[in-house]
Amino acid sequence: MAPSKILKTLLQNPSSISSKSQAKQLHAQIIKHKGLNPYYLSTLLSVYSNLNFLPESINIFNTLQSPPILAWKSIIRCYTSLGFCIECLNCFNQMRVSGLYPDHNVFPSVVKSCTLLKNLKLAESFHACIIRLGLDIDIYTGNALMNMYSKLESVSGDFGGKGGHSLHVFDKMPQRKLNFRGSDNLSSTNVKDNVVDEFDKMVVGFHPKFNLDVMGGSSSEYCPGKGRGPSFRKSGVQKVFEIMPVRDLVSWNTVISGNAQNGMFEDALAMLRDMGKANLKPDTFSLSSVLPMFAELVDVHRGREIHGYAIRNGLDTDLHVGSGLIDMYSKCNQIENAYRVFILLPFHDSISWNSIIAGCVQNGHFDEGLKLFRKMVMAKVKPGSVSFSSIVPACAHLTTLRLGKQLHGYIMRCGFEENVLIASSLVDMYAKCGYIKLARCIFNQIKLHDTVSWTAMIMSYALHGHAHDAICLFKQMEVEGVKPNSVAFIALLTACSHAGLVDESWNYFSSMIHDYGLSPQLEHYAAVADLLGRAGRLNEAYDFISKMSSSPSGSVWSTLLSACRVHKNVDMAEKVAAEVFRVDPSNIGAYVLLSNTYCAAKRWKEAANVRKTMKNKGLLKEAACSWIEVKNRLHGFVAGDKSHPCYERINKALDELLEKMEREGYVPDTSEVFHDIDEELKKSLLFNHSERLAIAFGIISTPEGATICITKNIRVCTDCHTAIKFISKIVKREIIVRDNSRFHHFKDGICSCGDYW
DNA sequence: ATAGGGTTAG
Repeated sequence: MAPSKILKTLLQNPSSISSKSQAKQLHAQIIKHKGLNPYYLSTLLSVYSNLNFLPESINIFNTLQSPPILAWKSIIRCYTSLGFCIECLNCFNQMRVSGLYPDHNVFPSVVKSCTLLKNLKLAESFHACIIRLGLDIDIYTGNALMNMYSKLESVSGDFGGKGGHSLHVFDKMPQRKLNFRGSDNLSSTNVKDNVVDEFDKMVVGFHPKFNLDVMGGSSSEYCPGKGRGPSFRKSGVQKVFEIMPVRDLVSWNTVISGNAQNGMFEDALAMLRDMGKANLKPDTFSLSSVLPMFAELVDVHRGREIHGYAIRNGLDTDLHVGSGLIDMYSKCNQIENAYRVFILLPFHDSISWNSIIAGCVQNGHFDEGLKLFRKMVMAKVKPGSVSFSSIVPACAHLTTLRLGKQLHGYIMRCGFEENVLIASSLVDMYAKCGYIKLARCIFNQIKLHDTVSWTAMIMSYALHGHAHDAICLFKQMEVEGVKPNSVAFIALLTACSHAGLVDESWNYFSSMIHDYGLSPQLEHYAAVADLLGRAGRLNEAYDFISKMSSSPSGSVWSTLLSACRVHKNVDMAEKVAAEVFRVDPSNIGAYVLLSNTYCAAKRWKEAANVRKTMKNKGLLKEAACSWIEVKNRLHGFVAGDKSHPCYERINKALDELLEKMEREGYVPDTSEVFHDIDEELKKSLLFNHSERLAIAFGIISTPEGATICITKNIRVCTDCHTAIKFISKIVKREIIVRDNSRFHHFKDGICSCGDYW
């Protein structure tokens, strides 16, 4: 074929060009054979812009003396699809300046730019313009408009009324003088003003398509006041949908997704069902729009129905549907099914990786989450901000500072430090690993705090017993106008509880209900009951729990049971234990607490009976263990554990410590050792507690600095609490222990939480 | 022109 013929064929079918090099060849051929012919060049421009090659597109555009409409449309589309919204709108203005009228190809891009800019008012003005031009019957434009309303109307919370009526806005548009010159560096407000100006020109009615018939019938529905009953309250989405003469799959999907994202779940489902009536079949878009609803509703039953439909129609291997399914199963606590979906996907993109990683972490499979995170990195899928905010909590739960720090470094290298979600998870991670000061540093670097980041920091202080700091921070949050949610109150009440601030706790509890209209959850009751219990006000605590609006769970009663043990009140303990077993007959912790309370009162027989009941029921307490990180290695211990390679040295160190401690006045408190055995043996049992082994190892293997020991399934006992105070004084260093409820900072013989309680 | 993943919780 002759070059000119090839050129002709290509130009007649521009979409056949799919690569940059092909486009460049075409470019060369055009210049060679056609020179700077604007018709051929704008066709080439449309090729470049469809491939999203912006610099090339702009280059050609700048060579055109008076660009034809095709050139304008192409460049406007390209700007929008690359996210250059202001540039898109400026370009629209300049096109109007040049005297050209927008057609149905231009508005989808322009409307999308408004959507990305979250500028509802501007978009409404465009809608008005679209109606005036009679372009609201165009399916692409209509779909873009519906998408815009579904994303923006819910943000302003304005359905119908003043925001949702394009003609209302349109009629009120100010009459301004035209001013389009120098519009290259417009801020978004200027763009808006100029576009509004632009419409004024159109309203005047020069356009050949300006037609009163189009204005009649269909658009009268938009007029406020003239609205007939319910139509007045319709959302912009619904109104556009009803007016569109032809609706395709995209139109339906847009409305379904809009409904789903705006919490109108039943409407979304009704539309999914009604698609058949319009001879349309749900596709991957429809399914991935509805799956998040079942995740939120924790409705695995209906979620599975969607999965079944996907499988029958071969849509289950689609990445969007797959990620939706993974998330749905994860949120329904079916991580195994989520994982099955994940491995059946033909390949994985960053979102499907993130879905399964977040799923693991949210279901408590922290190691698995970390493993998958590594696999994702090995698979050369770059972790994004979502990956990090999903995986950092795994380090927080595992209290593995080493991994947490590695991730923090990775986060900094990726430039995600500014992300509030990630920063909040880092605050939490450092605090849970014992580094409250580092947590505060991260918190201070956050530019704009939200409820979650405030709460993470408040909870950090609460965890470390710094009640004053926690309360100050809470007040500061209120001053800065960030509204506390119920989690923030859990953090605040926890802080009060750890500092014994009974009255403050009461005040905040009632303030939460009366000033903030939040209804108390089990956790709020638990925090207040815990405080009353620790303060020895056991009867008040009992009444408080009994009068709860929702029925108390086993864990709420358990906090009180634990207080009974501390205050050695057997009668109350029996009463409370009965309540626990009524709602939760296999609550292992409650059996142990009850037995320990009997021991403390030296009622060995009853204690043994409780142990026997546990044994008969097949309930086994998980072994308590402690671990300590030394030179980036974890060392774990269980009570009396001799397997550690340094056991001999540890034991020797403990013996030496005990000697010095007794010289300083330490008297072992053996009341919580449940066996009815020899006192000497009790002492040695006490001294083999896992946290002491860990602490001793930390002391002998590092020359200085804080020794941080983390425990699991332990609440540091009365004797340990006393013992560690002595140890901290003798070795002259800070010792930090985290048990099941909080951090204890020991220094110079003093614990930050005060005496044991 | 339409779709999927994230932070704080005794």
